[in-house]
Amino acid sequence: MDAARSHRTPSGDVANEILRAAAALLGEHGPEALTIRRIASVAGVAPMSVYNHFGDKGGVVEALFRSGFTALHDAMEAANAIADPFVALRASGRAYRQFALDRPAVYKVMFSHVIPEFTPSSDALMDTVSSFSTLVTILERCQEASIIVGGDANVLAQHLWSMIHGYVALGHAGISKIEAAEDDFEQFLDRTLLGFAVRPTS
Amino acid sequence: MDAARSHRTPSGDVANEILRAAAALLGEHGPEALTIRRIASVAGVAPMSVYNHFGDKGGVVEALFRSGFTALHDAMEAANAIADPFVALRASGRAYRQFALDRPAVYKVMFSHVIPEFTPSSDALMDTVSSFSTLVTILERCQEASIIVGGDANVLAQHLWSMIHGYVALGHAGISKIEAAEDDFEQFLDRTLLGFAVRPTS
DNA sequence: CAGTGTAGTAGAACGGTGTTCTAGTATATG
DNA sequence: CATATACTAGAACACCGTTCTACTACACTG
Repeated sequence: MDAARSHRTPSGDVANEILRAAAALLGEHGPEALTIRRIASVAGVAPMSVYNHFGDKGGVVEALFRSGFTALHDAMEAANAIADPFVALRASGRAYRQFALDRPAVYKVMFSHVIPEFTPSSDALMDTVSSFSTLVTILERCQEASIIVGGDANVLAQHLWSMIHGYVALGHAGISKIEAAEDDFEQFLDRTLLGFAVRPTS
Repeated sequence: MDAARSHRTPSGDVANEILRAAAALLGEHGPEALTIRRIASVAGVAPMSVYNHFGDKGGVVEALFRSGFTALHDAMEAANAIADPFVALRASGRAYRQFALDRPAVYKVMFSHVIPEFTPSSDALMDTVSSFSTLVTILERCQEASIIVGGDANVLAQHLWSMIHGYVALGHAGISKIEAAEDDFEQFLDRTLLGFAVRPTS
């Protein structure tokens, strides 16, 4: 057997190995590390396999983008599963931020365009809707419980999302001007909810 | 005279021509357009001149970054010059957003890390402080006028900045889930200020 | 004004990138 | 078992950031 061809990844594993390698590279070394050759090398496959499975580099990035939104949706759904609407609302804010803290690199791919040549497909953009819908649902639950009075839940969700995203994003950009207190995010959350004229149940 | 060397930019103009070209390319074609050869071509200079004047590509990007913060600071100072503190506060929010709308590409370089290989120097990061300080000043004026009661002006500024940035950034990312109403930003501003327990003077 | 130093220019080269293509070979499938 | 499919290696190309060399046009000084 030719030693130069001693390794060959089983067909069923190739795509997953590529994605696993890409996610690891992105998380550990940032977006610049996402080169075809490096992904292939870490995945232990031939560079051409990336094209065979994902079409081009953008296909890999899109898969990461979409998996990020899937995970974010799951986190929001877990918050929504909490019985008390107010607690669910706060939990959604925390879950959102926690996601961004746990996976900053993916978060930036999802929201901050850190891979400038990547443009999500319309299919991928559909994926972004699900986490948003969950937030709308949570806000509707708060409205039904009279925790929040009035307003279009979609508008409320967009505003709330903006606020939390802003907090997270500035933190990521290293443009915090002050040393954040231990409970700064909770204070921030208090302030945002105050802006929704929220009346807590507890 | 050798026709191939018929053009030579006067020494005093080279850096400015490079910066002008870079800003135009960034604004019109996005961060991927910022290549040394393309900048040089648009500027009408030799690629080596970019290195002579800016050290490397990052030097060009840093100059754009810093000029962005200078302009943002100017916009915030104009808002701060308004006599009524509450009006000044609202105006600062509008000015911030208007800046981002007018110059989205520069804004993204400043806040969204859209050029992944670029890391601002510590000098450049000092530039980011001035606009923030102006916002702190505006909030302190509101406190002095009892429009806002209590709280550390620095923390308030960080939170407010986060909120407005979030609104702007999600808009840039094209992740708005809803059709924004004509006055959506004003409503958003109302909501953020409500979160600061703001009592308007007018 | 002439001479010298400086800076702008053109071009080449190198390692790296994304992508496309070709040909060989090991699995996967029927 | 035979054939089709998919994985692999390698080459090539245009483009990128960067570095280097040599030439030439200004800019400055005496």
